[in-house]
Amino acid sequence: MAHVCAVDWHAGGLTIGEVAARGRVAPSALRFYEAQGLISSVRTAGNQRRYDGDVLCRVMMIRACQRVGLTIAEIRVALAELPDGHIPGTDDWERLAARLRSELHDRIGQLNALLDELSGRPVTASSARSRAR
Amino acid sequence: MAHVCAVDWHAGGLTIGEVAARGRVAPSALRFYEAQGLISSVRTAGNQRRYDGDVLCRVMMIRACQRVGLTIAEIRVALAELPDGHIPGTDDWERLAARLRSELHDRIGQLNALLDELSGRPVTASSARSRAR
DNA sequence: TTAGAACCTCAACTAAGGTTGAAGTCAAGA
DNA sequence: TCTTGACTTCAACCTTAGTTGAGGTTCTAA
Repeated sequence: MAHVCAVDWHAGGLTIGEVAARGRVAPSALRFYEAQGLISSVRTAGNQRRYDGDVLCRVMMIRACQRVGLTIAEIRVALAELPDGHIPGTDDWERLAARLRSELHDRIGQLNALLDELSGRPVTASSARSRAR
Repeated sequence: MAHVCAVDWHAGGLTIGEVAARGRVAPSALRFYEAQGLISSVRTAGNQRRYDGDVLCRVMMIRACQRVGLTIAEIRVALAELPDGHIPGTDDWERLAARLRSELHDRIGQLNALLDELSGRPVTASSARSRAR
């Protein structure tokens, strides 16, 4: 099975319209994410944005993270872990994934603990742990 | 271990200030939640709000749900499952908890699947299932 | 080389989820 | 009874996460 982003890694110089279409986001959202420091682009001689293929991975991360309650500010911190100089590889994404899973683990754990208390379940440290992952 | 809300069930007629203090939310947020149909109150002869103790359970649910990405509209739908006529019991909260865990399971599963693909992990149906719960 | 689609910036607008402040009312202790 | 703090409504404002539109530029295919 192919890496979800590998299909686009060879595609340097994507236009904002191409990224928008492939990432199913509006071009205005991409400009907004760039203004917020979540993604970056290079400019052509004519001042138009061109993206590396890995921006699609970032965009998918952003959307998925938002679905589980992370704010733009929190996502910026998470994405800041990715390397600056080069296009992130699987090891870079793996580190980021580990951190996100850990953060999410805590939040889900809190909701689960509350759900347990509200529904009168006995709560043990191990039951909370297993349900939270 | 005591039920998290049991300590307040005997306390009928809580003022908005008392609920705000115990639930660690602003009184303005409680008025907002009421306007949004998430909580309800009765009024005194002098038009002041009085709350049943179970409103604290609702408020805690609301905050926890928001932390994991549910909107007010989604939380309203979830809380609408609770009974109208009487103060919800552990069975009512258990039903609600089950629905929420299921919804959350799906969202976390989506993020986990994306994280797996980005970090190049092999994805199997069973690995996705176990990580998502 | 020119039409038109796609791009640019900037400002104004939107919706969600509240907060703040003004002006007035209620409730509880001295 | 009176005062003082907690309460009421309503309108205006705030932040977050974008969208929309105006006015202008760039790219591409004929």
